[in-house]
Amino acid sequence: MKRNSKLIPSMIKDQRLIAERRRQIIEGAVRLFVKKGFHKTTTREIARECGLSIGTMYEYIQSKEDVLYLVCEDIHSDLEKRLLEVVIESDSGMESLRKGLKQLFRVMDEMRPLVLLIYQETKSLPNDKMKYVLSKEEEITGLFERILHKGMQDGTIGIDPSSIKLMAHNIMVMGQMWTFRHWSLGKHYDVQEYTDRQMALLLGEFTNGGKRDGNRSDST
Amino acid sequence: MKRNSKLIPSMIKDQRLIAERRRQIIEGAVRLFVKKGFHKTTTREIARECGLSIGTMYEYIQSKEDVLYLVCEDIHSDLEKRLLEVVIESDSGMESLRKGLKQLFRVMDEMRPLVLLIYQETKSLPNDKMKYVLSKEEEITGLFERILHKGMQDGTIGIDPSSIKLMAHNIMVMGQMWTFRHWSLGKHYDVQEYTDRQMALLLGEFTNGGKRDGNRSDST
Amino acid sequence: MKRNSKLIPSMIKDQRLIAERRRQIIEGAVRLFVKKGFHKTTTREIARECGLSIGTMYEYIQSKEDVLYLVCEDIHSDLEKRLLEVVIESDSGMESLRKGLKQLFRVMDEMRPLVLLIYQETKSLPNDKMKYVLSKEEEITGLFERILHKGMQDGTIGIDPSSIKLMAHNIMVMGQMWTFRHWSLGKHYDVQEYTDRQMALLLGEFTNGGKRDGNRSDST
Amino acid sequence: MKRNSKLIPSMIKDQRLIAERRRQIIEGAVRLFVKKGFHKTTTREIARECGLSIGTMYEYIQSKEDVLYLVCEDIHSDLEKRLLEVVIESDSGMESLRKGLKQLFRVMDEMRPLVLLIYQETKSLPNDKMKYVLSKEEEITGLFERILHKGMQDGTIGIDPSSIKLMAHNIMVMGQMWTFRHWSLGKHYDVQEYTDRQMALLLGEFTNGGKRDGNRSDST
DNA sequence: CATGAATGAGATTTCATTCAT
DNA sequence: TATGAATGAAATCTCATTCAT
Repeated sequence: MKRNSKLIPSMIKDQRLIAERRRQIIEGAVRLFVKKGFHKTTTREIARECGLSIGTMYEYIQSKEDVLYLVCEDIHSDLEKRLLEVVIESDSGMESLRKGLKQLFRVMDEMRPLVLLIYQETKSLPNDKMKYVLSKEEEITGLFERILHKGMQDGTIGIDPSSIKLMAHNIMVMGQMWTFRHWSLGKHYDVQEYTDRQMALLLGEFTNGGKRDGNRSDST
Repeated sequence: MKRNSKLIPSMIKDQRLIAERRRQIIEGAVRLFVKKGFHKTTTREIARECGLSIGTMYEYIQSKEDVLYLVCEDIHSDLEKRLLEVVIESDSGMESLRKGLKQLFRVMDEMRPLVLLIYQETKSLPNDKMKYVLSKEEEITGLFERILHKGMQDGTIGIDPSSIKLMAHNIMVMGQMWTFRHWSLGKHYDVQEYTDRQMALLLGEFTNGGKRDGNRSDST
Repeated sequence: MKRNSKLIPSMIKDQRLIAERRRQIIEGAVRLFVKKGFHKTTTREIARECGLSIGTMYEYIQSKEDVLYLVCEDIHSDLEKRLLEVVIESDSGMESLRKGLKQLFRVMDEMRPLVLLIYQETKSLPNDKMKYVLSKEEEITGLFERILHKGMQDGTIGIDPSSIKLMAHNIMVMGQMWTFRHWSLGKHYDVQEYTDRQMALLLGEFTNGGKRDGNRSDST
Repeated sequence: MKRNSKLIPSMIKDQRLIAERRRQIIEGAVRLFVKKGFHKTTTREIARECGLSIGTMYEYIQSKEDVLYLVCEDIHSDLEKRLLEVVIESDSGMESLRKGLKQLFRVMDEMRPLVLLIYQETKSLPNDKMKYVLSKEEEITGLFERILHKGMQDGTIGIDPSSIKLMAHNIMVMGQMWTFRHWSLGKHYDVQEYTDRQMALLLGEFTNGGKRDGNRSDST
């Protein structure tokens, strides 16, 4: 789980200390990144905010971009952990989906500024780090893929197998859009309404069919 | 239409010249922003790319952020124009929606890098400019709101009035996600498939009801 | 001759200005490098010393190492120019050698701190630049090779062809050692004595033979 | 012999330990200095290379420059020791010179990177340490002075007493130039050739006279 | 109107050295 | 004695913006 200790080298030997200090760094940096964005935050500000000297901070990272990576990685991990919490093996596909969606919207709301952050700043990562973060994103999407697949197999969710990937993405995006469109959505809906409506839309789709051909659009 | 000539002051009197030079600036800047992002592009590079001296460029803008604003504004305008093209007064709501969606996905695909750009860099605008750009975004969303509303009234689209705003957002986001999730979606679907499936999903919703209460989720 | 304008790119277009400012930079930097050495001189000090702002200075160079390169290149050019001054086509080999040596020792003495500088700091250049400077050094050595060769052919200098290269190096080193061993030599000899004695040594060698085998050492 | 234990204070009492640890330090540092130069080597790297912690290393030195001093001092000592090995009291001056020169060129070749190192980095020493190192250098030069003097007295070497100092320097420099001009000399001569030719040059001078006036150059 | 040289505040990063454990 | 985490001064370099020509 703490594979990142390998991905970002440190001058420090004590692994426990690395974890502790990096936590400080993440927490300080998140506050600033949320407030001012990655580019407008200076390394000195980060150091001050997390209570380390600039020199000490650089013992635990190699570059400012590393801080962004740590932050993104941490938020993604948290997200994933909280989604996994509600998925129970013994549930049917539909039950899992229902719980997963509810949790998704709840988490997205609770972590709104954080999710918005990774949403906006992932692109500022250096290429290799960005790939890793995107793969994490895909992994979380994969969670919903598996739920949909289970539902398809146990007959509780009506969906064409070739649509599973897309629907998983749709679900994730519906979760995220609460963060990145909140400037507008927030004026008209609260979380509860937003959750109810989006769940109705998605679950409706899955109970009405999903394999129906009659409605297929001719978008030629 | 060229309201921006007011928003961004220029040292130059000749309005025609302003329009011409700003077009140059936009075109040069877009190429660079798409390739390297806003922050990693320098004003010098922009000037070189658009064939102006740095001094001349600054006669037509006031800051680097102005360039970003011009670019965002231009892309949004283009987007809006192309969407408006297919909306005909005499069409029914459903017909408009169908055409609008098709066009939305087509345009999003054709302008993929550009839409991705505004998507990622709007947040780098200074507050007042960002508000203006977001209002433009809302305006475009409003287009779909009007279509849905028309369909609701002429009975061709089944939707609860309180869901119109949300569904319009959903539509816009489904369009945009083709750009910002293309790194993953592009591996599994081409535009055609993507368009077909997303239209089926949306149109299905609108033909099946939208006012249905039985399916309402209890996300308490 | 000003090929270096290509080797070190500048942000400035006006070639005359580049030459002028780089001269300022060279002159300021030389003073500081001679006094404190390359590593202990900061870029800000160089800028101040040559009367430019740090920003302006960096318009004419790309890195601190570029300054060192400019300095080395300039000193070498000067050295070469002053040696070439005294070499006249119509002179015999021996006459050229005599004049060349006298000039070599005079120049080495006059440029003592500068020659010491390139002597000590060339190794701090990045690899490609260092190669260029060393090739310049070889070029100057080549001047003495040509003189020796001419003397060999016109019979005024007795030397084995296979020794020409080595003797040219010996000559150059005897010139340079006046700079890098001056801390000791200077306590016992003045330039005049130094010149006389070293010339006697070298010219003696060339008049006594150079092809002699009887004295060959058996260093096995 | 271990006079340096006085020049460089240590926190440690046990003299044997000091000697042992400093040997480690010297050996590690030499490898790095030869490869990367003094300035580009960090104290941390030195500590790692010699198997000490940075803290421990600093118990045996006071500054990074101390390490350079230890290294220079060690190389000079080695050099001197190996030259002294071949000088036998009972030999004539000329015999000593011959053996001394042969050994000089052999040692310079074998210790080439090390000699080059002291050659290039001595100037980076703080003033007092540099003086000490230079005095060591002068001491070694003195060895050849003594040999020349002996030869002059026993009639085996023809040399003017006022030239002895200079010739000793010439000898040393001819030895060193094999290291600092090897980038060029090495392309044309191997050690054997180099040794033979330089010895012929020097010994020729000493057998032909050295007191001759006829060849004296008029470098006025 | 056009040009591009000049500016300097400010950003990131390094690294010799110390000192509590 | 040994360790290695902590420190922060200082170094290099960038780049948006201005303004004299």
